[in-house]
Amino acid sequence: MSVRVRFAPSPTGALHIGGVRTALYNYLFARHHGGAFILRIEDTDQNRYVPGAEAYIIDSLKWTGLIPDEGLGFGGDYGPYRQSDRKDLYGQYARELVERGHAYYAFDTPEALENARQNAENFTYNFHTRRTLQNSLNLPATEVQRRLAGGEHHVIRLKVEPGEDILVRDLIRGDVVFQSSELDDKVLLKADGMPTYHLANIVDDHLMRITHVIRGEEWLPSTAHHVLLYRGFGWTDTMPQFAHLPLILKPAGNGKLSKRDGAKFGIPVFPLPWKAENPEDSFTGFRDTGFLPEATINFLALLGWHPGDDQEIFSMDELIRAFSLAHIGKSGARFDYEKAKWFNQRYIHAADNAALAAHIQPLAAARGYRSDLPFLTKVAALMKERATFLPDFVEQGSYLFGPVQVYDEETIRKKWNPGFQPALEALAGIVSRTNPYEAATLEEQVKQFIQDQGLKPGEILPLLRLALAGTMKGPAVFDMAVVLGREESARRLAEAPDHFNRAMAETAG
RNA sequence: GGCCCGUUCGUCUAGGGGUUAGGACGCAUCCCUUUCACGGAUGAAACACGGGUUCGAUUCCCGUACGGGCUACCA
Repeated sequence: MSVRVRFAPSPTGALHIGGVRTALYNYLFARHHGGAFILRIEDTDQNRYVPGAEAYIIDSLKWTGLIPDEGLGFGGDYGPYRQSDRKDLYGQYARELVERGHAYYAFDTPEALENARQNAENFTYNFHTRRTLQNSLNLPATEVQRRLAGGEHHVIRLKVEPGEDILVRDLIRGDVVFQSSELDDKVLLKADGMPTYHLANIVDDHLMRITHVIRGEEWLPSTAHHVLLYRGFGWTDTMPQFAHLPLILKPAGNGKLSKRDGAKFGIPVFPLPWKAENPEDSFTGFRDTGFLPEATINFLALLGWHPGDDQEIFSMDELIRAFSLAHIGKSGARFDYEKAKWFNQRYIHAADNAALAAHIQPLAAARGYRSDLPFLTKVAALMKERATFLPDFVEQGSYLFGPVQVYDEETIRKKWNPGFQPALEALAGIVSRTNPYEAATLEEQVKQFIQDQGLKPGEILPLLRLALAGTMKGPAVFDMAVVLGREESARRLAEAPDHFNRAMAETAG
């Protein structure tokens, strides 16, 4: 039987990075085994539905390259892949379970249950308490029929028999045993006719022929109920295998990573930006922060999984080849943003200059900067060794796109002296004259000049850099001068003394 | 509270009855470089605790502590 796995997010808002990792592991598992990766939208809670969330999920998968073989927006033979579009199906199955004696109708109102919770500490709807509640197990059959026919408020609950051990075989955690007496009679079909997660999940996994359920650890406790459902339906022979992933924890403090942690720690916890009417509900993502999708994937892959050796940089193909559920850890993994940055830096360094230029183009254009690819390719080559994020190219390299905005005052104070004015003017002359206009020849000429004048490199080179860039941080000066171009470089050198003098005057005053 | 899962450097992790407990991020120092980075080298840094089992436990078992998840007509 060929492997079929699904990623089944709920469209309740932006998909956070933990969800992306779950999708990634499902994707890698499917690809590794030559199976299918399916996207299913679990929108059974009408109250929590958020418009735009579905599109966000799909866009996120596309950005990260986790393209489903089947699913909402991707076609496939097992649709529809949105649970609200399958609503009628679940009612039938729920009623079938009632007929089979594994579920029952319950007429208790939310208020009545709320009341029961108030009166009894730790109230649960189970084999014990259900005897005193309003359900088809207690009410006379005629009464049940009457209420049903009258369209009275009701749900369908799973009938959990007490006194059984329920074994969950987990591919990551091993065997986990639950006592059925501890389990509650979960609602399967809600009063609005929609299924709960538990029912919809089992029905769809069965109908979609899912072979492996790879999901977050938060689902482990309810897996016992799911096993009971497979039994109730008589589907145990095709029950998927389970693998519960360790959670991603907050960068600091306690608890699992949550949506709010992005703002709290000043880091992205979403793949893409999410804009909501309320600014507090809007988030930045990895993409707009300037992460490359490949770096994001690589980072996420290693958050909870390891290859078994010391390799850390993985292409998607390499991940697919190396991936195995056996190498997924059991304990929660703390979100390490420093490591994420390191991955991005590595990927930017290794990236092709033309490819980087394409990434930089929209950023340059947005600032009104020159944004032709040949030029941006040169900028990429010049700057990529010190970029961590994509916007670094236009932010740290702003002087490559236009006039120097700010000259570093401290360097002016330390290095500038009006006596160097003739030297800078001479440098402008060298820049205008040097042929060919290349870094190596330029360097040779400038150093020759410094030597001929009896100056020290440490006196002149910093001024050269400052004149061209305004800052002491940056790429090799002569390479920079070449990218700036002969005319622009000469102009900056010629005008620099004025800027320096003015800055000196201002600090003095 | 109950149920379930987990616990190796600050972080991600390898390892597994006898190891100098390995790698990576971050940090520190040095080298390279008259910038900032990259790169290279070096260093500090861990088996939660207590009992067993064993010749020997970080590794196996049991407790404790701590952390996490679940406990909805949410997923």
